[in-house]
Amino acid sequence: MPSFDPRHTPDTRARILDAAELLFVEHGFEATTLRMITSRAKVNLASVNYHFGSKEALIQDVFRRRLTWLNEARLAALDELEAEAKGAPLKPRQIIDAFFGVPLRVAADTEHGGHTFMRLLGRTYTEPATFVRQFLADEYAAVVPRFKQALFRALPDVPPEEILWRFHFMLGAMSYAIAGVDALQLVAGYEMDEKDPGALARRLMPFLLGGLRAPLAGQTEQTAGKAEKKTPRKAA
Amino acid sequence: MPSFDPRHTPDTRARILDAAELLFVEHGFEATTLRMITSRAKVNLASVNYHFGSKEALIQDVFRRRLTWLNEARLAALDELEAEAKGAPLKPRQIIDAFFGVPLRVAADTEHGGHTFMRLLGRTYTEPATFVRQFLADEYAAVVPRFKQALFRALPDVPPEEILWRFHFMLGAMSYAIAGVDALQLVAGYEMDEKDPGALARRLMPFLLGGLRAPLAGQTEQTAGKAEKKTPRKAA
DNA sequence: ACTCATTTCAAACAAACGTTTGAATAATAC
DNA sequence: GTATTATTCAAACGTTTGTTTGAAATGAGT
Repeated sequence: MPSFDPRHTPDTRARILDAAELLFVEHGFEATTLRMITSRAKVNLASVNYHFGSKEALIQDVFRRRLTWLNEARLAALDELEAEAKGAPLKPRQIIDAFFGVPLRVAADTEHGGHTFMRLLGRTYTEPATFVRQFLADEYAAVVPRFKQALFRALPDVPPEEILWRFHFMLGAMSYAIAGVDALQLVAGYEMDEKDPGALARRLMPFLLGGLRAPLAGQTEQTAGKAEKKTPRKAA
Repeated sequence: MPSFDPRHTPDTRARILDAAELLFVEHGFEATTLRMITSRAKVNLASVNYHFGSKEALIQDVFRRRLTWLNEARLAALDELEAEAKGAPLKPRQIIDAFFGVPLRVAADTEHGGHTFMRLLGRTYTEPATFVRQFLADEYAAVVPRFKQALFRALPDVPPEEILWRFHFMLGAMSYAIAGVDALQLVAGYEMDEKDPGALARRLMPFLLGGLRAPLAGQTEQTAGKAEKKTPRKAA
């Protein structure tokens, strides 16, 4: 029986986690084999099953190691804001900063592997594997409702349903922002060298706030439905 | 030798493509086996290699079948807008509607499998498999530069680099919007039944435009050089 | 020193993967 | 009709996958 107290295991466990995290980003879960992981971590093949039990459990531990801390930091940031506000509703900008600012700062931390992990996390919202989705749902169950409530209070005139959708859109933008340069290259056509890690947050945050506070569809003008006359498909 | 003229093959080829598309959405590329595909399509296992040559080629054909038409529709919409404008710069919302409106309408088409494919496509921007990325890059090489240029002309005061990033963010938001309900459930905590397929576009479009036209970071911070200030913004 | 639990290691495991084969069948042309 | 080509099919191919095994090495306690 392996000891689950990290003090008892030297660095084999951490070496595996680090190597797995890196390879998952590069190749995805399924395409990353245990042999790739163990050879990169310079440990024996069997040690993965010895320390984690299975590949599936390893994947969950890779996430748990970072995600738990991340969500705690998010909640702490929100707690502090709400304490300062003394019962008054927060500003949207504060809420967004608490939720998205934390992972963005983690992503900017290229030293401790935070950047690597965030690219992995961004991809995972759309990961179809059920055990990953279930795990993510459990992990977010504690943090998302708090932010939902804060946003509802901050934007009392916007229908709650609409807020949830826009929160969803913001998650997508952040996901791409962090998954980042590789996918952007697909669009930009050339590699953007971003040396300043904080620049990403300064780019993304205004975008998120602009989207969140945009006028609703019925409010100003029609948004879709005019542009197609010659599209072969039926008009919506 | 297989015939590449679709008239010569009955429906085996199409059956495989349909089944593959559906299973790729559900389980991803790697987790979807040829045996799953062929058993769902009710064809023999060997027919995939017979008709497509390899699993990799099948994946590319699944994309090509839809993506070629999609990008042609995007370019056609842009062509029409530019013809109407007679040389004048387009409005941002026209450009956004041409690029994002087409896939949104395809996604709303649940009858012909468009919805299924769009969920697949959204995930694929962040797909790490190199042959998928290369294929996507080739497929977008014809359409993205046109839209880039149009946006540069429409927003002359915004640094081009910033436009590209925001375009990237918009892609992320759209990706999540379409991948949609499953991932949203993760956030909302409950299933949102969306009967009206056009509602998604009415939700997403204002968000995208709000993000695109948001004031730059120089407004509150001073670190990044403030390069623009003259365009009247509808901040809220 | 010995003991005992923990961890490493090389080797093998069954299962599943994409792919190939060669014969059987269907379709088309002459 | 026969000849020819295109497609289907069951079976097997060689690899690779995650996992298991049992013995060797390591470390701590007494």
